[in-house]
Amino acid sequence: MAEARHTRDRILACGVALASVEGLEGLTIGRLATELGLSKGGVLGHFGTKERLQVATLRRAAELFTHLVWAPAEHERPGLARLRAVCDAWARYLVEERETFPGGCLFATASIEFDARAGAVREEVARLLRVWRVRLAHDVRVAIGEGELAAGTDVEQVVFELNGIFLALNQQLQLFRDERAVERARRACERLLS
Amino acid sequence: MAEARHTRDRILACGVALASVEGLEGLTIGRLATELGLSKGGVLGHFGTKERLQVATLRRAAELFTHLVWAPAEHERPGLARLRAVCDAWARYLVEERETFPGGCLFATASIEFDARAGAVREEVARLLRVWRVRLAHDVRVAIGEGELAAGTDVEQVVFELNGIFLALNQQLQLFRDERAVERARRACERLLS
DNA sequence: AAATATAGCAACCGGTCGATCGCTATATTG
DNA sequence: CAATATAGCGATCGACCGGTTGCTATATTT
Repeated sequence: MAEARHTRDRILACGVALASVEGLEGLTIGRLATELGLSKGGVLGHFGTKERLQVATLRRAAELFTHLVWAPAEHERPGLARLRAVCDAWARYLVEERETFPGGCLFATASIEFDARAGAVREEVARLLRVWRVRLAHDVRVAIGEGELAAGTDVEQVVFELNGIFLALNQQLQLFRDERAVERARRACERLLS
Repeated sequence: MAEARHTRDRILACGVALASVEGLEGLTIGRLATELGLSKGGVLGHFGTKERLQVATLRRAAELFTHLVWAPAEHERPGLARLRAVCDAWARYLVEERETFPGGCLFATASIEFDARAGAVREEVARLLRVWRVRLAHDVRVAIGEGELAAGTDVEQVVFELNGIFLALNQQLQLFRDERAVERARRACERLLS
């Protein structure tokens, strides 16, 4: 018997890449099976239903995102230094992880795809984005406390604008293949975290 | 014989709303037919192929966007005044046109959905967004010329950041049903166009 | 009134979807 | 060694997909 855990990992790695391009609905079991040299039953057996496969794919993507964006900044001094490190890593993740996420940020894709539907996938997307926002908000708050950001700064406003910058960067990279946008995102962050 | 033009209009109105929720791929001919009390043949006959239906849907959405966002600002004085009017109308379009676009901005949806695919739909999305960017850039340029924006202002940078603000607003409205984001978007624009 | 053009219908095509089922082959446990 | 558990296969299901084809009924033109 092959190691089930290993197969599951292969499915999810392929699933993340596929969903990044085709969306989480376009992520079909048959295509996943073909791509991995498995049968459809062999793929679905690990998850039970497509919805559970979609949620598992999202969680795997979140692990990757955390590892690529949060982890490198985690050991920075909390506050502005860490925020800057996160923004750097965030941009690097969007521009360099073309192999893992060939269709761009999976959370941007999934958010748009499920924002008007009910169900477990939508809830998971919202949950993951909320977790990310809380982390950002925390460091913004620390930065204010340390006097690195102006005392009157609206925490949620900064998080909102940061999110916009990277949504725009993702679009500019994916739809227009415009690498200059990386510099624009960097400057926008600088202006925001001045 | 019913008026063909009128039927086509009904199909596109329904198509814009459906695609806003389900995406342009999730916009299926069968569902469109059911929703309108037509047969599948009766729907497809007006467009020939699904791809042409998708492009037609995008163009109709662009007409609506132009009418809702650009037209109200068109007669403002070019430059900063018009930019502010556009931003106001843009936010209003995202927050108020829930009937026309129940799943949020169709261009945000379509951009994400087709940014990693080849074909006519992708090209049309990119073209429409480019037209919109040119219009914005024009008024930014005028505003700089009039001294309403700082002389050293990077035109493309402003357009990039504006786009990010409204992508973020769309996400906040659709995924989190957070109406407070309208005020955040307004403040972000203000900060950008100070 | 006769001939022509067309909007729309109903039925159907091959293909793919998610999902289910019985089965085999292997690994683990007793 | 025998019994059990399970990873994965392959066939199959009903539903739906985009698209095609004859046809009807109506409106227009001659």
